[in-house]
Amino acid sequence: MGSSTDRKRKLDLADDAKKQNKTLDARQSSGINPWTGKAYSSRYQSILQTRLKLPVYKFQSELLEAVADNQIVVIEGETGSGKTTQIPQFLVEIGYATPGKSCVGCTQPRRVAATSIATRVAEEMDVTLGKTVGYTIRFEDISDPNETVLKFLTDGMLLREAMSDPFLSRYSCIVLDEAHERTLATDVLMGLLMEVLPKRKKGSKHGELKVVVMSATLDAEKFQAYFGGAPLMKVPGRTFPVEVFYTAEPERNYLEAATRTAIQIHQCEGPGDILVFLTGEQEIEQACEEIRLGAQDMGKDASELVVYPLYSSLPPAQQRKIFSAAPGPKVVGGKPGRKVVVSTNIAETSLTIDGIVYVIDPGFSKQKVYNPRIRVESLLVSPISRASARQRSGRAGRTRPGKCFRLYTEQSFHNDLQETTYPEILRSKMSNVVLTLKKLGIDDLVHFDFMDPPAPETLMRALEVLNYLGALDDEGDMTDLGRQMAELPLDPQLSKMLICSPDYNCSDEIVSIVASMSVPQIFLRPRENAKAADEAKAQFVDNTSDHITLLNAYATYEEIPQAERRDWCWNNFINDRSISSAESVKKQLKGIMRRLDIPLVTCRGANGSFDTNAIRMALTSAMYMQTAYLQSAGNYLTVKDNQIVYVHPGSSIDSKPQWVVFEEFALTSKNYIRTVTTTRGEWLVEMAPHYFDLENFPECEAKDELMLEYKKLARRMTR
DNA sequence: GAGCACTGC
Repeated sequence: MGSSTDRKRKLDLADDAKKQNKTLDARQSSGINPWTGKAYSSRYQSILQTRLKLPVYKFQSELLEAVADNQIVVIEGETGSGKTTQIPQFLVEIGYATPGKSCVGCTQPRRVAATSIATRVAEEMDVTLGKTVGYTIRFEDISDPNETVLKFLTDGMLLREAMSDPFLSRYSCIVLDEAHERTLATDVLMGLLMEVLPKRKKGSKHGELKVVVMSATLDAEKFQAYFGGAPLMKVPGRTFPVEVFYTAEPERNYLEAATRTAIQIHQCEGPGDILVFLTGEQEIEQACEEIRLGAQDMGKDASELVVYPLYSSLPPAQQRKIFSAAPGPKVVGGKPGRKVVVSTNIAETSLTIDGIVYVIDPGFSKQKVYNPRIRVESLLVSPISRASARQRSGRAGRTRPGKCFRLYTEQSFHNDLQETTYPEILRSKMSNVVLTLKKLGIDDLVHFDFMDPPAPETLMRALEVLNYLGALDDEGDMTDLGRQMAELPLDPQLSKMLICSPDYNCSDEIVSIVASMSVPQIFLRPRENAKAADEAKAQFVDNTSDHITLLNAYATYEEIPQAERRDWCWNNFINDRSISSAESVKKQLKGIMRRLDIPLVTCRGANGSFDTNAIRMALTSAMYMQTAYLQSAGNYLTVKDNQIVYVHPGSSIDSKPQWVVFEEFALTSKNYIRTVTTTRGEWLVEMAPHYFDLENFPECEAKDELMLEYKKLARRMTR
């Protein structure tokens, strides 16, 4: 086959695309909805008029031709272009999907986006949600394998589907939306697509797979290069101009500068709401307080200023307040009031607040960092990237022209900030990603085509951990245990813990613990009610284990009648959103356990109490890689990495046990270990004799104890 | 004796 033939075929396809495009218009004007066979509703016609005005419509034929000609197309679409709702529809309307056979999938990084976009698109297409158009997110599959032609799903969900369908055979076309966010799942999916696309060419077993990668920022060119020079199309957006101001000198205290700027805007600028970006809950509450005080100082004549905090752990009712309208003038004909929202990064991507005209950007956010040497992920306040700064300022121009005040110098913006934020894959542990890739059949991790390859040390660490856990054998091949672990939507350590828990007769308890650990903090401790919160928690405390403390709270919750749960949570300082999502997670995990034949057994005695030794053994069996031992100075030292750590003051553990295993490492004022369980030298030696080598152990009481245990173990084994 | 940005399966 000569290349001229190929080119001819491509041109034919492009012609087809054009022809079909015309029939599409004809079909729409015929007034019959091809998906339902019914006449279009008047609502459809009126929405269509709005849709046709979206900037992306001008690019419809160009886009469809590019997709017809290429397996991968990259689209750089600004906010307000309509790309997310319209492009998947274009693909479906031109015939890329056939009910019951193939569909177009569109990924989103967040669940709310997947569900709300699906709802909107179903409305635009005048079809029933869950039939022609559907969505799939964890815990919820609103799609129909026989009818759905357009499915919105979270990127993590598509990755999970790939585990049982490595060629993504049910899709004829995949749209990766918000690719610039570079979530862990998006990055893994892109690498996977690089492997799958050559096997899904035209005429292949599962038919041709088309991919459309959509990015909102300048790094679309990076995507283009990564995908072997795929065509890049730019779709303009529809937003209002935002004037950007910098400070003349660097600000020493960004918190103080931010509150001062907010007050100044209220005093001097025209009407419009203010959005302030800060890094965390504590900072935000403090800033809110100071802005309120500042507004009071302005006297009675000033117009009203209402201040709302916004961060994810805020109860939903309080989160919703940010959408309430700004207060009106105090007197008839007076100056209107103003709303200030002080927010974490949540307002940068996840939540959009209309009516924001002023943005205050101090230039920082909390970011996850991973240190492979000590195998610890932690949060660090760090400077944001230029891309992030642009995204933040864009929040001021959604409804009319706005202003953005950057609390750093223009020179700093250009010289000190990175162009883009490091993708998550460079800031995370890789153990779960590696397990997923192995499950997907990718054995050669070194040559796997990551857009940004993680550090070799990070991958080595992941392989090492998976080998210790028994998920990979010494050759790096997946074991049966590893295959089971990959089925569970958990960190490998937690998967291993769950799978092995029947050996300790406590899988019912471990599944509750694991579920409670995979949701946000269950115990609340508001600063103004700290004492009452501690007292409430005390009724659940097991002073040998934070994990068991969590279990006690969860198990009590399960027994509270549905109708009383909300009050019970409130009275006991329990985060009800968290604990009820723990219940959903537990339900999902139990379903998978059933499928994998992992028996559900309880260690609960007739009197209702748990066999806490059994639970602590099960915890130790999977967490021994995070062990610390007591030193005479009163601190703990981690095994292998020799990090000096302290048990977090919020821990249930009240004495100083010789040996502990811990869940996380928080680098704050000190190196704290959080969620800690007391363990025993004899368990460690028995469960992980390969891990605790005495050769490299510093002289300490703990070593003497280990020596003794080794001798006992040796005696048992020779007997 | 102190503090957990945000997602996702």
